[in-house]
Amino acid sequence: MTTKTPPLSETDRPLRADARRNHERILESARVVFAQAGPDAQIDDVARHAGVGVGTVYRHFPTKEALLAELVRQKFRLFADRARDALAKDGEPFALIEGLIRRNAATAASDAGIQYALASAGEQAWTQAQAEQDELLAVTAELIERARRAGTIRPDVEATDIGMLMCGLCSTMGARPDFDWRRHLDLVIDVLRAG
Amino acid sequence: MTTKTPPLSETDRPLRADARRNHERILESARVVFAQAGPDAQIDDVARHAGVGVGTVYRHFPTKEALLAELVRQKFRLFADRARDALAKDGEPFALIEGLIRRNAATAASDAGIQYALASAGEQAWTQAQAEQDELLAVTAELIERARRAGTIRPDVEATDIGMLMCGLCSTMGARPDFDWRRHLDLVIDVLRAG
DNA sequence: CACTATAGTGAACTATGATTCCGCTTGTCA
DNA sequence: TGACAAGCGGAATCATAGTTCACTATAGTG
Repeated sequence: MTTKTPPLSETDRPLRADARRNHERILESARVVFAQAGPDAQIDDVARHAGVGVGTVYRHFPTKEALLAELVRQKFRLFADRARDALAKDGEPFALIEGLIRRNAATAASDAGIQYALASAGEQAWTQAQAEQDELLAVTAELIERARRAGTIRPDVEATDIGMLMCGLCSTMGARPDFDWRRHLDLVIDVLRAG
Repeated sequence: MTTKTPPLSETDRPLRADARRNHERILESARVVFAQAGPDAQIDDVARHAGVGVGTVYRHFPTKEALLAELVRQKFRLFADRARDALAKDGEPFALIEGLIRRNAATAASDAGIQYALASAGEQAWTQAQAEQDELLAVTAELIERARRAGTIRPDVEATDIGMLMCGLCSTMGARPDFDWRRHLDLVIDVLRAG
């Protein structure tokens, strides 16, 4: 979760130092608070956790949903970074994909509450991260292509299939903590494997 | 969705005719309204759709969540009924399971909004349907056992695996209508099949 | 037919939590 | 170091629904 947030675009004036610091801090707190409290997390909680006033949160993110959306964007960026790393490495292509997926699932599990919060937030939070999502899909497609040539992945798998399956896995994590997501993950990986 | 609702338990006095009629009508309206509007659906909407006052809805269901929970209970009962039917039929056991799953998925898709509403409602709605869920799991386990003996199902599949996968499928339907749930379903079925 | 227990009605009440706003503080820059 | 734009704080505001309740209507019964 080290991906840098680009400075508040708009007219793109450089943020004051304290503002930049707070921006980061708020995002980090949002991550923690939403992960822990899920949909019940309130902006006030995020503000308190970050040690700033609510007003400050609102200066940086116009709505709660925007804050959530930024969290999603960051996560997609992280996943895309990891996918690019995998693309750079060499090794058995399917194994790379599997490793990637397992790692991402573990990340998602560690803050399942965010997924849960997202579910309540409505789909706009997702669509606001469209670009990052597409980027991830593009990189994933390359990885798939490579595995397909190696013949180690189920030949008809598309990048969106993986997205869909992971989406199912993650929302289940959030909504039903009683389920064993590792088992679910194993099943997902098996369906992707050739043969 | 023809499963009968048992009369309001408590001291179990027989409901007045109009009350019974309204109970049914409210449930039916709730199904329609939640399916359409998802988490945005309000009790007032349900009441209006059913042609009754809000107070009447509250006479029958103490909270919004209780109403949602009853919807879930009904759905599980329906699925369990179907599973029992499948158990009674004879034919290739895995094919029976596949048919069942496909049918249930189609049902779920037809009111994906309910799944979505549920996601926002919190997990209590699920735990309130625990009994019905367990019943479904039990019948499913029998179907699986049969398929396992026939060697046509992936040998290590448990009933909860199917529940988990379907849960993932259904929540994805609700949260991401842009995804192709039929494809998702095909993948799920493939992972269950003996490989 | 009364009579009454049961049920229905919907305006009013509340709780919750997001968002605003304005006076105060603090980086930044000359 | 002073000026001031950028940023901050957090009490107050507002909106949205869920829920209640005092009153009215009506099945069911003798």
